[in-house]
Amino acid sequence: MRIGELGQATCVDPETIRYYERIGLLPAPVRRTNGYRAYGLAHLERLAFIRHCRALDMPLADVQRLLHLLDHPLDDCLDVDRLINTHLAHVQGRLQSLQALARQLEQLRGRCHGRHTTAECGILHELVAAAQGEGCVCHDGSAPNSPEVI
Amino acid sequence: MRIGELGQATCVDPETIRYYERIGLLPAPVRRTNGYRAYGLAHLERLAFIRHCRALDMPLADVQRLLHLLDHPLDDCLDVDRLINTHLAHVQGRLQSLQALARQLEQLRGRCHGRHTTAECGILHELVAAAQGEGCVCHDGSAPNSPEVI
DNA sequence: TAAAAACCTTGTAGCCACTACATGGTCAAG
DNA sequence: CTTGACCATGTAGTGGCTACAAGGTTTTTA
Repeated sequence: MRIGELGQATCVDPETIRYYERIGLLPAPVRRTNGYRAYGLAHLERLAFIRHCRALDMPLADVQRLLHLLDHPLDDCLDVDRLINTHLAHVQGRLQSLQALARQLEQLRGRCHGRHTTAECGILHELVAAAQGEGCVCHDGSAPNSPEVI
Repeated sequence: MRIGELGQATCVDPETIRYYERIGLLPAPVRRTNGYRAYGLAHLERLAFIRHCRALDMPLADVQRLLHLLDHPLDDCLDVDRLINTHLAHVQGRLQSLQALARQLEQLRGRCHGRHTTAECGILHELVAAAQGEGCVCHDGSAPNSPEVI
């Protein structure tokens, strides 16, 4: 398989495949005499695994660790469990911030009714007011830095 | 106000403040004789506005547009409405993918029971199987590229 | 047969929103 | 008078790609 064919089979841009090779995620394949990369089934499966993990929104570093564990079948699998749990906690946290975010944005929307100048715009007024009224979290003792929405 | 004081008052790292100035989001303040930046109340309010928008997860380009509209009170405020709506749609889309994601991860978790080798790990098996069984979306006609979780 | 197109190669730079570091100047307290 | 906290600038790194540029190869078309 050439890189383009592998890309088609997995829906991955060839540039991304080369990128995965560059950062050591996908092993470098053998080359044809003309220098083209020649992939086999093992590469296809590995790439599919990577993309599935990415579809689960895992960072490439985590994928790297899972691949390593796959390559060493005798290792302890406790790490897999931990990794998935950590990732799930991360996703759930992000979910919560996003929900709060959507609520705030919904409140904001509809404050601006039709055509008028920005000077009278309810949304802008609300944003400015909220920014001013906002106490800095790091000042009332809790967190050292503002809890950023990620 | 020096940059550190402004940073404390708004919970923003001084390096981030300099960054905002560099990309033209925060106007360059006057300088003291020693070269230190000297900020006033207007800067503080503008920075608070920026951070509030960022807390709503808006990209800086959107914040830039809102600031421009704030600076031009006679402009049409329809843009504000559109911007917020677009952003809300974006957030809601992301929320949906994240929810699907969390469900998948929850299914995955618990497939690995206790201590054994990775060769017998249910999670890893599941991941590999899912990756193999996964038809490529771009092959059954719908989207040109796989719908990425963002 | 020639030209055009589609593929491949490498390397580099850009995206976003910061963050970290290196190197050096300035200022207040002990 | 030294120590430490602050400030200045500029550069490089983060993640996960994406987009070139400049060239070589292969396939298709006229």
